[in-house]
Amino acid sequence: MAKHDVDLSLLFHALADPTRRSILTRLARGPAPVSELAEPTGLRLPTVMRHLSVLEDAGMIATEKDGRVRTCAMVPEALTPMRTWLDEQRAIWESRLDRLDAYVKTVMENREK
Amino acid sequence: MAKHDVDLSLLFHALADPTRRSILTRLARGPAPVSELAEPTGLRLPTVMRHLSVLEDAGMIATEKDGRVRTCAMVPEALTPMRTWLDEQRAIWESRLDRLDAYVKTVMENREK
DNA sequence: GGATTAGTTCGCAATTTGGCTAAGTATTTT
DNA sequence: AAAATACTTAGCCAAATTGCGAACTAATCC
Repeated sequence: MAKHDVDLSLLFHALADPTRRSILTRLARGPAPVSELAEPTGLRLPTVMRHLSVLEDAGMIATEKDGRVRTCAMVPEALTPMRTWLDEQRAIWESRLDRLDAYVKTVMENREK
Repeated sequence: MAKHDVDLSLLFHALADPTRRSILTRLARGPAPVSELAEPTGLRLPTVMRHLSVLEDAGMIATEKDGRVRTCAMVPEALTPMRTWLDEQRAIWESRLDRLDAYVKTVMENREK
């Protein structure tokens, strides 16, 4: 598969997990340290760390360590490749309907003769 | 996690695989039998069958068997929950920027006094 | 300087994924 | 009726995923 598909796989995979989606939703409201992200999940820190690195590898969040606190922030542009892909599928689907429409119209016109 | 998140997980998971994405793209152009979907992937039939059942479980395709041929078709509405989720994230993000904007504006106005 | 806090790394265990071959079943075709 | 077609099922395998506890590092607090 093409190289640009690789990040689509990473992106979609990252969102395939409810914990990661809820972390992202939290981060959409603003940056937060790791512990604060971990708290509502009910999961242990190492587990949350792993989820965060999945999100970071996908380019959906950026993190920075200041002292002993790592602050995580959402990268909002990261969502656009998925949105674009979804739009493309819909476009293909719609152009298919258009062609069907055109075909039906042709048939109807011929019938009128 | 909430029940309605379950299908989001299934949907995003289904799209996390390049083979499944290319199958969906093919189906966006119109229905096709299993073998025709398998051919461009270079994968064996049982493997493709599995991909198809992942897509079907996620509600992204519908299949019907006629004689010995199973025809697969895309379910275009299936993409909307993902699109909606992505839109919601953006909305949260944007309302955050709005609040920051408003804050900055307030500060600036006070400075002018 | 000792204790606490906030991550981080390591490695284990259960499950799921994504591929395969081999061996079915059910329909056409010849 | 036999052969070919189009799946379908079963089971195997290696790698990845998602959780954990234990042990470690690096700040910051008392």
